[in-house]
Formats: sequence, C-alpha cells, structure tokens
Amino acid sequence: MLRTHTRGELTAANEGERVTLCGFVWKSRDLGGLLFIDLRDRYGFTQVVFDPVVDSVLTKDAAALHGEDVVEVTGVVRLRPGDMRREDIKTGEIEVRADCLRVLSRAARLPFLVAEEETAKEPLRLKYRYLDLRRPPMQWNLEIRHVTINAIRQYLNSRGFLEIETPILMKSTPEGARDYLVPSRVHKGNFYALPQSPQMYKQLLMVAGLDRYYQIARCFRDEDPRVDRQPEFTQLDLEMSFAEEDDVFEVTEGAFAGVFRETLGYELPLPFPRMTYHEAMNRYGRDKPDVRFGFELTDVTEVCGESESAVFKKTVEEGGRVFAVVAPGGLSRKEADELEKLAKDEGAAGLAFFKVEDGGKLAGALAKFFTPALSERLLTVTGAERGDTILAAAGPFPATAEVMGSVRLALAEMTGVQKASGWHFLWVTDFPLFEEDPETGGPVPSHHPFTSPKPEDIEYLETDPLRVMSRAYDIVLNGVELGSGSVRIFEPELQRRVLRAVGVTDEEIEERFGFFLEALSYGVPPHAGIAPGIDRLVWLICGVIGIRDVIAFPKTTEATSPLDGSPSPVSPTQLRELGLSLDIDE
RNA sequence: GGGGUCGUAGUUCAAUUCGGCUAGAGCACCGGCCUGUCACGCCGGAAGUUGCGGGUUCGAGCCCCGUCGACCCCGCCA
Repeated sequence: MLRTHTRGELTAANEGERVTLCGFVWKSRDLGGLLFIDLRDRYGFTQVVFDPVVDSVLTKDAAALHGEDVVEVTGVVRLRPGDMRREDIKTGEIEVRADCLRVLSRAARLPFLVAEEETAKEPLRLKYRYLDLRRPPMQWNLEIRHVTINAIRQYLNSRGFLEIETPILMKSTPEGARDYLVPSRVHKGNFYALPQSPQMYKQLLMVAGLDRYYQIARCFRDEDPRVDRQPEFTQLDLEMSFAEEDDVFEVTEGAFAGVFRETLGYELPLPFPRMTYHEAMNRYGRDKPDVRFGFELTDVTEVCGESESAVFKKTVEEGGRVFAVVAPGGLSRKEADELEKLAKDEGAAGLAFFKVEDGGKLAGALAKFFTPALSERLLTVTGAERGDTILAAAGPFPATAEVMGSVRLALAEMTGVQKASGWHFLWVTDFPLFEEDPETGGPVPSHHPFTSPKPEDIEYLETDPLRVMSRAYDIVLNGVELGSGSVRIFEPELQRRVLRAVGVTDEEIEERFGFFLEALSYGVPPHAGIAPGIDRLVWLICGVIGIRDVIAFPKTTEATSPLDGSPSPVSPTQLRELGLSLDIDE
C-alpha cells in the first residue's frame, strides 16, 4: 500500500509518528507563508501543513494543488497549537507537517465542485456520478447500504437460511409489470425476460427441499421510474418451508431489528403492530398507512344516508360509502379549493365541506340537508368541534376511502402537522385476493397469482372471486410500502383455479406455468415468504430525498443512464445475429 | 401516453408589474498580497450562441409555437 494510515484515523496518540497519507485534495488555505491542505479519503479528513521555513520549494509545489488532485503526502503527526485544536472534527487535534509530496494524479477542471455544500443539479450529478459519489454524504449512503445488507445476511445466516442465486435470464410471464426482454441468438425469435422477482424460482427451491432461502436479488420492471422506484432494484427475497404468516413476520422483524441496530444503533420494538387491510382503508384510506399522525378518516355513511342530500342518499342506496376527515381550525378558501381539486382529480364526484359554527351548527352547501339532530350526530361521529371543517366524499368502496386518504395526506401536509419522529413499522394483513380491473371489471391479483386464498373463501373462487380473502401481507414503514409477501399456493389444482379466475386460459396455463404446476405435483412443503425492497429501506434510513441517492449508478426518470448513455442503438451486425429488425414509428 | 416545474458563465443562482441601455453575484479558475488557517482574508482579471429551432416586436433571457433534456405527479408499478 502507498499509504500507512487513512484519514480520520490519526489522533493525538499518533504524535511524533511519520506517516504517509493518500487521498484527494479537498480544500486548501494559502496564507502566503503557511499553507494548509485538507486531504480527504473515504474515512475522513486530515489537515496537512506546509511550512516554507521548513521547505520553500515543497510549499510552492503544494500551493499549485487543486481540489480533487490525488496526492501522496508524507510527514510527521503533531499536535496543533493549543487554541487551534478543533473539537468538531475527529482529527481536529492533530495535523501532519508535510516533508514530502507526490502528485499521483492531477484533476482537470471539474464539471461541478465536489467540495461544496450545495450540490449540482441532478443531470450533472448523474452524468459525472463518479464525482458525485466522492461527496461524503453519498459515500455515507452507500456505506449504510452495505451495513444494511450485511446485517440482513448475518441475521438470516444465523437463522439457517441459505443464500442462493437464481437466473437473471428467465422465461417471460406477462402477468404484472412489463418485462425487460433479452433476445436469444441461439433460438432466434425467442426471448428471455429479466426477473421481475425470483418468485417461481424461490418456490421451486422450496419444492427442492432447500427449506430456507434468501437472496439479495436484483429485479427488473419496465415501468416508468419515480422518486421511490427504479427500473432495476434490489429486494431481500426470502422464502421458508413449513411456514405460515407468523414465521415470516418473526424472521423479517429479526432481520430489520438487526439492520436498525447496525446502521442507527436503534433497538426496534418488536413485534411490529398489525392492521388488517380493511382497517387500514377505513381509518387511513391507504393500504400502507402513515400512522405517525392523526387526521383519521371516519365512516359517516349512516349519518349522511339519513340526510336529505340526494347525492348522499343515492350513494348509500347503491351500496356506496361516505368518508369524512376533519380539518382542525377550518380551511382557507385556497386550501379548500386545492383539496377539492385533489379529490376530483383522484376520481371523486366532489368534496363536501361542513364548517362547524357556534352551537354546533353546520354551514356549507349541503348543510341544509342535515337536521339539527343529524348535524349533532355528524359532529359526534367525526369528533369535529367549533371552528373545524368536516370534509366528506361519497362513492364506492374502496375508491372513495382512497380519495379521502389522499385528502388526509394533503391536509396533514398543508397544516404542517408534526409527524411523530421514529420508525413506525406496520404489518398490513388480510388483503383481498383479487382487485377489480377498472377496465375489464374482471379480477386481477392484488398481490400475485401464487398467493394462497384463505381456506374458508376458496369455494367462492369461481362464483364471487372479489370476496375471496388472501394470505398476503405487506410490511409498511412510515407510510412507505417496503415489501409484500404471502403464504403460497402449493397445490397444483388450486393454483390452476386461481389462474383461471384471473382470466388465464387453460392453454396459457400449460404454456406459461406448466413447468411450475408440474413441480407442484411432486410433493411440496407448504411455504411462505416475503420480498422487502432494499433500496427503499436504505432510503428511509438515510433520510434522503429519493431512492436514487442510495443507488451508486441509478437511472433517470426517463429510464436512461446519462453516465454511460444507455440505452443506445446497436449495430446492424448485432441485430442480424439476433434475427431482429427494427420497426419504429416515426 | 398525459399534466406541472425547470433549463442564464465551469457551477449555484440573480436580472423591477406587462419586453427596454454594456445579462450580474457567490464559489471555482487566472494574477497579485498575506505565517495558524479550517467557508481563511484582501486587491485585480478572465469567463455567456440565456438548452436548441422558429415566430411576434423598433427591441426578446423575459411573450408565442415547436423541439431536446432533467425533475415532480397521473397512468403504469402481478
């Protein structure tokens, strides 16, 4: 090694030692005589002093250094003069008096300043990611990521799990998200898909008797990226044989506890609380509720149904529901307009406002349809008080609850509610097996088609699929869905029935899932698993704006990489080898 | 695919309500001064096809149209 020590390592205890340091020039302060240079590496900073009285040529050379030059400095560690010590820096007590300087590599003029608090804008940061990653906060994020994954591995290894890799090139099964496809050269016209998750493989590992599997698995979904979503991302994929919900919960909680212990030194309270999907929707209008603050929804269907309002009466007669949320202290005109627009954009017919006046009297466009007794009941149910405004929307469930869930979040945002600090994990359980496809009206899996129905609901698979409940569960942290899992189907016939229920024909079942169904016919340990997203977990732990900040080389929201210019065209030769020709509109 | 915001010096940002004289400042860069700084300080300098293309106008960084890119949101994300 060129260096004897790293930055951040030297303290007063090293006084008098002759050391060699290597690193980047962070900042320099040229006082005309004395010259100070802060050297940076992954581990920290160290101040180096050049003194012209000791060596004027050396000091002159050092004065010509620029930020991000890579240098090797040799010198003697010494204590700083008494009043020059710094307590706020780890190495603030010492400095290295340089007697030798070697420039290993000069930095050209930088596209942006690395040693600057304010960051460059994201296009530049992504194009020059290797410079962006020199910034200590970014290195910190990646270190947290490493510690997180390491903690997960340590815990699962200790619990008898095997880490097993599964293929990146696999069969395309067009359920769920859009697949990334890879053309086959050997079998022209055929394609591999990149895994959206290793779902079937991990179940096959259970069939194989591997019993406890996990993988830090890269997954690919060809959908538009978001601040919390990347086309390729990393999941902790795990699966357990002879396991049920509680077993998966216990292992997941243990792994997360290890992560928070190692990264933040925080002891998570276990077990995590649980809430059913129905409770989450009714109280928060979300299947991933942020329970750090109130503004909970209330169900005012009954009260509103008894009012003379045609809108409410009709909704209730048609089996719809009415949900309310209270804005404490009322709303400004602007805020009310904003919330109404939000509700309409989210698909509500409208948003009703009831201002609570003196004596519990209601004001607002629909207030006249409420008798004093009914008004009284509305106040009791919602808990609203004088000066508050009650907001309500009517319509089908769960869509209306979701609208009011959005209103709740917006309301919390605009009133600047203090979200309680801390880490509020939550298991959400008892999901419906299917959701209604808004386009076809038919059922689609709400988790994935390998999720086991609740045994008591299996009889309704064909007759009333939307009432079938599943053994799926989500892990939620501070309102962010970290991952989903389920107890799986392990009987081939039940698997066929679920696939048929979501409209897969028998031929398609054989073609796409035949190998899998056959596997289920050779003796299968009942199994269950989960797949929490690593990027999102690290994102929340780091407290950064977006998921891109915890990924070394992320894609843009247009799914490109400014760094290497991908995706990019390929040569006609490459296409010919694959038997492909392009047919691009415009 | 749709909506929104943004694009000005290497970089981060300015540039009067409805368009008006030579497009400014911090950091970085170059030159000079400075021996205890740590956001060092002081003096001076260089640095611009205002993303690109078109239009309106006596005159456009600013208004209009198109286009490219980035970010945020909707759709999408089993």
